[in-house]
Amino acid sequence: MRRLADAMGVQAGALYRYFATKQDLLTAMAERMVGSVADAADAADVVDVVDVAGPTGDGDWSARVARLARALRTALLAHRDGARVFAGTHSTGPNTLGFAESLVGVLREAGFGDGEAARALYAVANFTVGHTLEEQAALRPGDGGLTDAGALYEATVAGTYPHLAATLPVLTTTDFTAHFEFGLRLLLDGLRAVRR
Amino acid sequence: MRRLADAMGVQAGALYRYFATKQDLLTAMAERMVGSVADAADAADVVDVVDVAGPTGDGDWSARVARLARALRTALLAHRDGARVFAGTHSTGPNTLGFAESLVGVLREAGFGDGEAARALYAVANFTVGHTLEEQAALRPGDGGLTDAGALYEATVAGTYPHLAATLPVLTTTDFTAHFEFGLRLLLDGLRAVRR
DNA sequence: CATATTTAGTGAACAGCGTTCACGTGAACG
DNA sequence: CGTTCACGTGAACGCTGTTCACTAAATATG
Repeated sequence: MRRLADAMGVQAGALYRYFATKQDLLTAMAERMVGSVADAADAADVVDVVDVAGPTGDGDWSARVARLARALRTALLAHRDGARVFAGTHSTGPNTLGFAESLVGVLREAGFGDGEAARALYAVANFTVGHTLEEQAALRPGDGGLTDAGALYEATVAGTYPHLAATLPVLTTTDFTAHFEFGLRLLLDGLRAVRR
Repeated sequence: MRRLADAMGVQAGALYRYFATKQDLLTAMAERMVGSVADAADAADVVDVVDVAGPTGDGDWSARVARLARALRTALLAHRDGARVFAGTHSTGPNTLGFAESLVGVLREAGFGDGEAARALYAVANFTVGHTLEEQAALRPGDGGLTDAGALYEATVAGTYPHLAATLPVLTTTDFTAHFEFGLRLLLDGLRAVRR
């Protein structure tokens, strides 16, 4: 709080005229972070990512859900500790609600039931936030960046973990986008199976 | 730290003979929390939960993965702020690694490739932690318990969110187990599709 | 125009936090 | 017997979020 106040050329106590508590400030920050995420349902991807939906024919609802999830991750990644801030708050502002409305809307209009759509929202959001939390924690400086992979390596060779040893190259990859896309694909393929 | 020291009939500074930092203490707590989670791959569920795998024939690998995920969630739920503690640390102890080894092992032995198994581990773990984080945040006292649902309701009727309004009963359900099982099912169904 | 009132901010303080450190104390050991 | 060492004390350090009496400028009011 004092740091922020300094940056604004003001004293810490003055901030409390605008936010009753630090939590409220963080909630407002979270709400602002996801500002334009809801618009990602339509609007083609900047890069036309590999079509996670597989052979089309699902009315491309899965591509729209994928875009929403990617936009959320991107928004969180764009700010230091974005995922931690977002996960630690419960905004009910128009941006957060707009994102939810968007995702649920896409699914309902694709023929999913209300329960399925609502639960799919939670599944996608929780996975995305959980993933990005890990991603930003792994990339945090001070830990070293490769300290994490190094510690995992040492621990793996110390104990007897044959399967981890075999998959260690993949586990220590820094290509988090690939991990994210894999999980997202699982969820979307699972959703496809639900509708069948 | 002082509170813990008091509970041990000791002064705060004494704790630093055992843990160099509070983070280290939390990491040890996280490691301890997931103590017996790895054993959940085998060992039938206490209650034989609905077979999330659908018609069997996958060599029941999906049931084993489901058990691991459920055991992780249960372990986190068993402690106050369990998910937050677990998410904020990066243990490389035998319990955490044992869980990973178990899950990756089940998948590799079921015929999945190394990359798929590793990424599936991340997907399942991140979803589970993300979900439980939300679940424990929603159940935290002080917020009221129904304050969350209440705020969501008010915000929904205030703005214009037709899809959220329609799914509001499901969104505000306190049956988090159902939400968790739905997401888990999506992931497992998605994994089934990968192998095909 | 003069007066009342709201707004914006100050600066000092409070209680609590994680952490450090010089210093005792009693048991174990050669 | 003297040394070492594990264990713990108690006071302090710097930092945190938050409060509060008070001031000064801006705005509204008769």
